[in-house]
Amino acid sequence: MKLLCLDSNSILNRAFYGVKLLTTKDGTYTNAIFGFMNILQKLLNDVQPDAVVCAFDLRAPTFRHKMYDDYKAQRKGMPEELAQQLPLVKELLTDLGYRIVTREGYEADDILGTFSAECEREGHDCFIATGDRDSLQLIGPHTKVLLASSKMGRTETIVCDEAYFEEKYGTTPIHLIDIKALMGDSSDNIPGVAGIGEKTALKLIGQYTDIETIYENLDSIEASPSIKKKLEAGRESAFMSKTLATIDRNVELEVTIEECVPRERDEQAAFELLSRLEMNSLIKKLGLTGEYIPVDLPQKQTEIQPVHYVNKSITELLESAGKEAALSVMVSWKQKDSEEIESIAVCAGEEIILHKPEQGALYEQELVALFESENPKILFDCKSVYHWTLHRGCGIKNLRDDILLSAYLVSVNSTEYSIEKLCAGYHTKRTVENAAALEETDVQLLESCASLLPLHEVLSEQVAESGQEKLLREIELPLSEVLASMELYGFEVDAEAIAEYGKMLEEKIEEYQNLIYQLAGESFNINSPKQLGEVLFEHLGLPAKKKTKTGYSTNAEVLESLRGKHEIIDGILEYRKVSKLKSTYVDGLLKVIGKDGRIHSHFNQTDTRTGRLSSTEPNLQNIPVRTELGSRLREFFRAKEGCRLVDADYSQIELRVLAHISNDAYMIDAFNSDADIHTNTAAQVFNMPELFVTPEMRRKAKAVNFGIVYGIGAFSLSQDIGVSVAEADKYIKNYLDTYSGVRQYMEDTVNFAKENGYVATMFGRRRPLPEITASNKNIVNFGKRVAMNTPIQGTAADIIKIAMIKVYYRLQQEGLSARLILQVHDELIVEAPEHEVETVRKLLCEEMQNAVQMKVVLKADVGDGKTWLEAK
DNA sequence: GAGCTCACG
DNA sequence: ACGTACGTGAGCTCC
Repeated sequence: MKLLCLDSNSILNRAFYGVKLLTTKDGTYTNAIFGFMNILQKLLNDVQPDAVVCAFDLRAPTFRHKMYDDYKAQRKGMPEELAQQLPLVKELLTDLGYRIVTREGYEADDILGTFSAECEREGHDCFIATGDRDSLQLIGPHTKVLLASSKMGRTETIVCDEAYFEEKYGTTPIHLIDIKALMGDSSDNIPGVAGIGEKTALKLIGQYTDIETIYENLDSIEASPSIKKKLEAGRESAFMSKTLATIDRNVELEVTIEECVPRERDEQAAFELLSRLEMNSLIKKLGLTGEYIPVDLPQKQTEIQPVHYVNKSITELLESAGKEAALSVMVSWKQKDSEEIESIAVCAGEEIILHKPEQGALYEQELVALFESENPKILFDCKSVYHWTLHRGCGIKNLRDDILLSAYLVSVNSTEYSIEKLCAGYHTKRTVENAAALEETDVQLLESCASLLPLHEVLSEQVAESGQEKLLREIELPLSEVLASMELYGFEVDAEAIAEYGKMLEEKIEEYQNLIYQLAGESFNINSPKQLGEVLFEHLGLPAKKKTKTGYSTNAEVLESLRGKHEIIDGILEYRKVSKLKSTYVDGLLKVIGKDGRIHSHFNQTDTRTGRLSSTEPNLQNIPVRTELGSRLREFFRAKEGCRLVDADYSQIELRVLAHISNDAYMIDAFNSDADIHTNTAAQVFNMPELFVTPEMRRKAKAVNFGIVYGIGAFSLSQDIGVSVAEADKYIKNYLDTYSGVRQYMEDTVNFAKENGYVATMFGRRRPLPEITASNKNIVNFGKRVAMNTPIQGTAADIIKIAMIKVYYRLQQEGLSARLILQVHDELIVEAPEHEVETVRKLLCEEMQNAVQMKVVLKADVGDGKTWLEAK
């Protein structure tokens, strides 16, 4: 008999992190279910089992686990998106006839261990499927472990049997627990013996088989005195680690192997569930048939009262509602980005109205009066409304909440914020009565509008609870108006000059293309990494350095290392540079120039995980600057007739933020005495007076500073600056020894993230970090780097947002016609009439430097010019 | 639509 | 032993 045992939690976890977040229309997450079923299908196919055990963890404070409460606490935090899918997977498995096995207080691997022990006794074949190497200890004559690994993006399973284990670890599977007892396992929080790594652990266990033997004969074993010393010091930890690592194989189970032979599946139930989960491909794959159930099943009725659609004008509604009543307003636009209103819904109290400008009846005056009324207002995407109001010289009075912005602050890890999904997630959908005669799209607009109020109630509470109320009211809401204004004004460009520059690039492209074809002895599509790889590494026989999932890597780093090996390499690098400039920038920018000769980029306020803005259509935040040829593009971004551009950028804002939040006395002092931070760092890292720091040393120190902000590792730093890993490691150690406050901060913030599941910026902006408790070490490491980086990057983002708001209002108050037109993370650009330039330079600098008070001074460098290139 | 590459802070 | 720095957006190829 063949038994397939699933470590369901482990596989589900792997599936969750391996498949991007998917949801159904109503917002149910399905990615882990999807991934899980794919893996299950493959396993069933490969193993062809007679019986299947789907084991799940089921924790409860029983004796065994009370001992390890601290150790378990860290693994509890399963992200909500995954937790929701757990019961659905169980339901699906049951419908498909499989047996779910759990036992209170035990984890899935204990159940698997018990079944495998039974198989060993009875002589059945046992296949254990898991993503966790821990289970390798269960391997035996009749037990194999199928290790699911995600290599190259696909899920592959490695079959691990005794021979495999022997080869890999040099001992028998049961002694995996002894190896772990010594080396520990950070992903499982098993401490092991301090100072003993894998090499030593394998050697010792290979020789003495288990830790009992080692400790009984500690004096006589073959090992250096330092290792013996470490072993002695870690005796207690070793035995505790062994207990922690040992899977229980004697769990009392109420299920026999025979009972795990799949029952006949419940076709209709499985069909219904899968169609509800919108997994039609899986229905097909499983060959399920059933009857479609009507979509509108009786919905769970909440206490939210419906609103009534009434036929009133806006003026009438405002009057009957009174000045105190909260209004929710929802606008739909004729086209995306146009500021022509298609229809508008306004809800006050129990009443809701709908207006369409084209059906008459709506006067602009009436709308202006609506937005400027005293009533508190709740909107969704107020930036788009600001486009309309700013264009007409008015604003939005008493803007209480923007559901889009609130949703972003509360769940910054989402990728999309639609009213439908938010309502589904919070059960805040509000229906509209008397609207049956209206068109479907109008009803939807009304329902969205009606739902803004209950959404506001839920979200404002969450915003407040998470300490982000001030962030919302004082930064994000006012910033929306600033961004709308920036988008409205746009940035003038010289279209003809860009086109001419494009022609020049075109010539170069052709030149390089011919050269490349000639050197290659064939023509091919240079833009295709696949074809390029074949030419370079197969036809020309150059050494391939790296591989990607799909073939040879041909990126700039690889090509750079091949320079000198073949003339074609220089040609390709040049070709790539020039064609990037042509297609992305010249062609890309020409496509989006408005009728007014200006480029109106979109500044997205809810796109990034850190609180930064993003810029699209076009992206004005990545216009070239690092190369001479590329930076010439900035000549074509210019001030309009009679104006100049004033450009100011923060000097080292992220490092200054780091100095502040880490409270590192040394770094604070360096900034406050106006030191050159990279030279200062170089002096520390290389341990010599600043006077002797060479430009090369400063360059390396600069890379260290950057690396620190990103949550550095020695390997990456060594790659970046071209030194050995040991050398890079030494730089980092020196750095952290000098800036000891920074080391403390890095530890503190990671611990904070582990305990709380999120990190926050100085202004309270939060980023949840489910990664920090993942079982995959790479994911955990990623989480740690994010924990270190996000407070820094995010605080810097908060600061420049504050500066933008201050600059915007100062320009207004002082009656200047200069306008803020662009932000590039640490840089602001204002277009100012010539006679205002001096005033604006001063104002910009002042507001940026005084945006917030910190333990270090903020510094902004300012310049002006006719073009962007000149101003910077 | 995913994957690769490369532009920016 | 394994993979390897944070945050973005856009164009191109190829399935």
